[in-house]
Amino acid sequence: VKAAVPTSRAAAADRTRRALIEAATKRFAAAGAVTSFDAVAADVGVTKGALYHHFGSKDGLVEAVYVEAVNQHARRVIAASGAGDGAGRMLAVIDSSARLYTSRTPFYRLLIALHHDAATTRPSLAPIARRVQNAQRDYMIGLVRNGQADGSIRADLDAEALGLTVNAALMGFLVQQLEPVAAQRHWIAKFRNLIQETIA
Amino acid sequence: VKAAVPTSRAAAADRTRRALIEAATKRFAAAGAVTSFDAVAADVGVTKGALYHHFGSKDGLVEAVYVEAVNQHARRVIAASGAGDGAGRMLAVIDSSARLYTSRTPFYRLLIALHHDAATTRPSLAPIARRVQNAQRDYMIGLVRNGQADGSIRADLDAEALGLTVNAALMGFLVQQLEPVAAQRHWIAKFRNLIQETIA
Amino acid sequence: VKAAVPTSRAAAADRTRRALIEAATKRFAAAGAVTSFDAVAADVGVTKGALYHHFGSKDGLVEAVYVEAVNQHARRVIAASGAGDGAGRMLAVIDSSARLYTSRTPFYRLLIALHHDAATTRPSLAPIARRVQNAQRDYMIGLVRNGQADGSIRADLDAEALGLTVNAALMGFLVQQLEPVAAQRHWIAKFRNLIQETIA
Amino acid sequence: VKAAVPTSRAAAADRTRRALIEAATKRFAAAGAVTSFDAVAADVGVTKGALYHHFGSKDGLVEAVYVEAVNQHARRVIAASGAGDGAGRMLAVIDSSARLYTSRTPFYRLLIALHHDAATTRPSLAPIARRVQNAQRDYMIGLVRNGQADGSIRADLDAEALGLTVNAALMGFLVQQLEPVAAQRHWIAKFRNLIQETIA
DNA sequence: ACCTCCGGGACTGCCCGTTTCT
DNA sequence: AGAAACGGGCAGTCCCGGAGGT
Repeated sequence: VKAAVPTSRAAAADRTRRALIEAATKRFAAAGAVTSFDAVAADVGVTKGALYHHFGSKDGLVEAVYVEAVNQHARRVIAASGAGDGAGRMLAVIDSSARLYTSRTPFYRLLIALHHDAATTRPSLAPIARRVQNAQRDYMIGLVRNGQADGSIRADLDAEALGLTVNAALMGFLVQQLEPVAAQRHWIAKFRNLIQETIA
Repeated sequence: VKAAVPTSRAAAADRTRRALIEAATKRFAAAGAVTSFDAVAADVGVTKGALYHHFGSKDGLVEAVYVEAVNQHARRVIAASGAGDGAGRMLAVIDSSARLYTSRTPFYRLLIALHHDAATTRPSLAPIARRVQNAQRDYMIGLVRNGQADGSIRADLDAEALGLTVNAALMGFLVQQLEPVAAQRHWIAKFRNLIQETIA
Repeated sequence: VKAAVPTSRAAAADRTRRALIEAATKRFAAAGAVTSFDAVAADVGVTKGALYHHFGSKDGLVEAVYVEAVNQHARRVIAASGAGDGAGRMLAVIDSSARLYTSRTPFYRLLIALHHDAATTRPSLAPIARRVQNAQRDYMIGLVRNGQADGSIRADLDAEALGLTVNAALMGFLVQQLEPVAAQRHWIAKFRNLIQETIA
Repeated sequence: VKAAVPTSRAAAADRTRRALIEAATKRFAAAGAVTSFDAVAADVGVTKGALYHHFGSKDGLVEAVYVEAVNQHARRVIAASGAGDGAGRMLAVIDSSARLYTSRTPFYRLLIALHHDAATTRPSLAPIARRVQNAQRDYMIGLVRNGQADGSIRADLDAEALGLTVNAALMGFLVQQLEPVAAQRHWIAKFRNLIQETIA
């Protein structure tokens, strides 16, 4: 009964906050976290006051951006590997990574930048970076174990070794963003085939 | 015949130049290329004028640092994989990478930073970054081909696929610098075993 | 008749107002009127809006703080010099000033800051500052006149000259807050003796 | 023989530095040390870079300004009280202070601001403030001692007490800058007479 | 009526990469 | 190669308003 107007003002603030993160994400992806505070605000059409109000400091904004980015990436990976046997799900992760990385959406530079920033200029990001690294690795190893349980992956392989190798290789391909899309795609396809043969 | 005293004049300048690159390398490795010009100069005991004199601009210094860094890394890799059959040389690369990456020498952050900077704030680095990526990949593929030629690597494997996979995985491990040294070392060892079994 | 419960409504607001002045007094005494608006509000546990609601602007708050401070100081001085002959009351003012100034209560910095601010950044304070200066001087001169009337102060002294000299010297000691307490106390004691001999 | 041209390079820098201090002195005297960095630079016709180059930080500039101000004031006082017997020199200090304080040159607000800032927002000034306080007091006490030695000041007075009282009273008059010039001058004249009678 | 939330502008100090003169 | 100065930019912070809860 009292549901029509909840749009009030708290929701507007949330829209602002969301828009700021989105704008900052684009800027960061394109130019790294050296992007200026006001540029982000200007993109959304507000002033620095809003940014400062919502995130407290530049570090706060950077953190929010990275947290949102890794969450979004995690959702995509999980969605892409939701169904099928273990082998199929692992290959699906590789395939979707190939598509996403080669889409040249600047978004994916963020995933590298996070680790780099955490190690150099913004130590406060270290916990976030470590958490996402561990989550990705464990997820991949889990897929291998599932595959061995359902028989789609050879049982004599070392699950941990295979999982972290696939994970590391994907990160390596992610770093090699400067090559033409075709080349990058070609490599990941080759990699995929090698893995497919290895686990069969 | 061309030996006497002329060493003084221009050689002092060369020592300064070398010292500047070294100091800049340390700074960049620790904090990324956002390091200030004067900080580098102060480390060496000269003023900004000297930097400007030798490198023309900040970009010039950054380029010089990265070129020197990739050359140095290349020399190390080649030295570590100089002798033996193809399989042995490839495994030697993996082993030496494990040692170097886990030495926590900040130097190795440079190798990641190069690709990141080239893709974002310093497009002038792109040719350098691309060149080193290609060189590393080709070197690894070459080792695989050698191994297949001398019989130390199974001939039915796709040489290109194996080479670029190993190369990508190593880059992926390089990115994961935030984990404890022991963990990182453990992973690379697992990876090494997996490769060793695969190529046998 | 006017007692029951209405205490709640408006009295809470008055408590807030009082608490804000008190908090602002502490902050101003410690760091001058450059103290931030929110810091004061945060000390009390409210937000800037409350300050704006009660005082209209920063100037309003500053004025309220200074008015309260000078009133409080006046009450103390009058209380300390309430009884006795003229000479005794004047010496009592000196003694109580010695105690208060050397208590290192930051409160007493406010009395200097008022004159400084009034002369520089906040002209609106000038009437307040002038009023308190005149009141202090006149009070001291009045004490001398009383002393001459009751025979405790030599009648041949120029009452105005003596009063304003004592007053000025006390302000001078107030300014010299940086010295160790012992030194400051020693000086005022010497000053007191000199006055005592002079008026006898 | 080689002395004609040294005006060129380094002297221009010194002129700039001097001009910056002068401009800052005016601004500080008028509005306290909250004056903006660029405003000072703009007054001289240079940019903030020059200020930063010469003083390193705002604190550096503030310090330089105060040091220069107290030195200048000391020179004036010493010059005004250079000749005559002890009593004459002390009265000359009072007279010259009367002239200077009532000249309404904003310069003299600096002398109060120094002590205030040192006690609140700029602790780094404390040593300077303490030093100048001690120097003034000791100078005045020294004049009294000289006067007693040459017979121009009654020998039975406590030299220390008289010196620090006169010194404190002068500071007190300095604080009371808000009153009309005529009143301030009248007070100091009364004070001067009282002292003159006391020491005779 | 009292107060909170959200945001607006406007500065300020600091710093940085560069150029010019010597 | 150093000393001096330039000019642009950035993060942080501050004092205020106005819309809206309670």
